[in-house]
Order: sequence, then structure tokens, then C-alpha cells
Amino acid sequence: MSEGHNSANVAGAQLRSVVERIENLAAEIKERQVDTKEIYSEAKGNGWDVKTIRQLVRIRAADPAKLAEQDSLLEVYKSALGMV
Amino acid sequence: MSEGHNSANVAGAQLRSVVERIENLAAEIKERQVDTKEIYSEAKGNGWDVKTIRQLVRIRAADPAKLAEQDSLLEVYKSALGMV
Amino acid sequence: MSEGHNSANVAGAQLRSVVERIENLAAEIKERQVDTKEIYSEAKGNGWDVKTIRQLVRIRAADPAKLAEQDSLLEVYKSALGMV
Amino acid sequence: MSEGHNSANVAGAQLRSVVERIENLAAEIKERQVDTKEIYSEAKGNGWDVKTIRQLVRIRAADPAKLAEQDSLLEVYKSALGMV
DNA sequence: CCCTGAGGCTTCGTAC
DNA sequence: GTACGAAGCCTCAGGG
Repeated sequence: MSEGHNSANVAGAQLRSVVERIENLAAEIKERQVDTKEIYSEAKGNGWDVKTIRQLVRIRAADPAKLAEQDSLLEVYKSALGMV
Repeated sequence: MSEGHNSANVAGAQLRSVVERIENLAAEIKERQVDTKEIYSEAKGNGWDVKTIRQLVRIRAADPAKLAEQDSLLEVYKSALGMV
Repeated sequence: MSEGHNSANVAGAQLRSVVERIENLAAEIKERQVDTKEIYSEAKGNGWDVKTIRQLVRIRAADPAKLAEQDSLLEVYKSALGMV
Repeated sequence: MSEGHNSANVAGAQLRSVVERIENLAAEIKERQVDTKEIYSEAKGNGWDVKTIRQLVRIRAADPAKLAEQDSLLEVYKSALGMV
């Protein structure tokens, strides 16, 4: 068995591992993207305004401090809807 | 306790649930994106060409039929320009 | 009139010139980017596939040697994964 | 002369026109990018801090209102340098 | 040589 | 459904 052959095998195994781990993570990301879409659909079915929820999520993501004020959530939503 | 108050509470709880589930999924996606980056970095450290691995992953993820179609369309356009 | 004052004026004028020339060039670049978008839109309206035209333009702009090298590296990686 | 042939010619000419116009615009953009780089180099040669000028240009681009306040330019630069 | 930052491309969400 | 705009991803260049 040649040394080059072993090297190729080792390299191949390493590359395969890299690619597979990346693909697994990509699959897990995809699942969660699908789940997210389903939650939005479900919310829409319950009468919520999807666009506003997206906006809300964006705002909360942008300002982590806001996450502490759990109780302000509904207020933010109402404001966004002009329900003040 | 007014009926309107109860409705608000129920609605608020529902909205809260929606937003939290979305945010949890977003956090999980973020983790996996970070992991993916780390794998690419590690691969780079082992001497692999990151750009080529990305290309490889893209090809493996893509629908082969779509790829072939895109390639043939490109050939048509090349021909139209005399890029034989 | 102090020497420092003059220095500040001269420096300010020079800086202003630098910034304005950069901004003028940026504006001209912006115009051409808009024009480019319009050409793609027009092409799309005439039934051309924009993605493929972009691909074509990229290929024409790229160094053929680099392209070939990237392609061959990709083949090496594919082989390592047994993607014959 | 076949109809298909004419169609191909017409299509080819149209595609060629599209591609050439795009490439011409790309060339003009490239020129201006080069010019921009030269201005930065020249500024650097005159003792200006390129990074800070870039920052300044970015700020002005982001807030068009600031462009009216031509006189605040030097102040902004000084502030950025801690020369207040 | 690594690493940040700037630029360009692609995709997704939204508005018309 | 089309077109516009924003966000994320990828690539490359310049500076440390």
C-alpha cells in the first residue's frame, strides 16, 4: 500500500467529515426555518398580523435590552397596530 | 374581572408564545451558523481551500437537474455571442 | 490672524476637497450601477434570463487561467469524496 | 435564409448589446474606483488618516442631511481624531 | 499570513 | 406578479 494512497484516504476522510458536518448543520438550519414559517402560519390562522409579528421580532432582536421587559410585549404590538 | 381583560391576557399569552418560539428557533439557527463557520475555519487550518469546499457543498445541495439546465442555458447564451 | 488658524483653514480646505472628490466619484458610480440595473431589467423584459447574463458577464470578466485552476481544484475535491 | 437563422441573429445582436453595455458601465465604474483609491492614497501622502476619512464619507453618505452642514465637516473629523 | 472591512451578488419580504 | 429594498453570504484587497 503506497504512502500516497494512505494520504489520499486520510485527506478524503477528513474532507468528507468536514462536508458532512456542514451539511448536517445546514439540514438542521433548514428544519428550523421551516418550523419558523409554520409558527407564522399558525399565528396568522389565529388572527395575528404576521407582518407586525415579524416587525416585533426584528425590534426585539435589534435591542436585546428590550427582552428583559417581557411585559412590554403586548404594548409594543398594540402600538404597532395603532391600538393605543 | 372583565371579559375584555381575560381576552387580553389570553391573546397576550398566545402572542408571547409565538414570539418566544420564533426567537428560540432563531437562536438555534444562529448557533448552527456559528458552528458552520468554525468548521470552515478548522478546515482552512488543515490546509483545505474554503472557497472550493463552499462550492462543493453548493453543488451537492443543488438539484442536479437545475444545475444542468442552468449550464445548458449558459451555453446557449455563449453561442449567441459566438463564444465557442 | 494666527498661524494655527491658517493651518486649520488650509487643512480644512484640503480635506473638503478630498471628501468632495470621493463623493462625486461615488455618485458617478451610483449612476452607472442604476444604469446597469436598468439594462438587466430591460433584458428581462425582452425575455432574457438575468441570472444567466450575470453568469456570462462574470465569466467574460474573469481570468480564464484562474477559472481553470478553480475548476480543477474542485475536481480534486470531488474525487476525494468519490464524486466521480 | 431560414427564419430561425434570422431570429438567432436578432437575438444574438440583442444579447451582445446588453452584455456590451453592461461591460462598458462596469469599466467606467472600475475607473472611478481606481480614481477613488488614488484620492485616498494622495490624502494619505498628505498626512490624512485614510480610515477616518472613510468613516467620514460613510457617515455623510448615511445621513444626507449632514451634507448641508458643510461647515461641520472639519469638526466631525476632529472629533473622530479626539482633537476636540 | 491572518484578519478586518468594503463591495457585489443573491434571496427574501414587502409594497404597489 | 413585478419591482423595490433590506439582509445575509461570499469574495477580495489592504493593513497589522
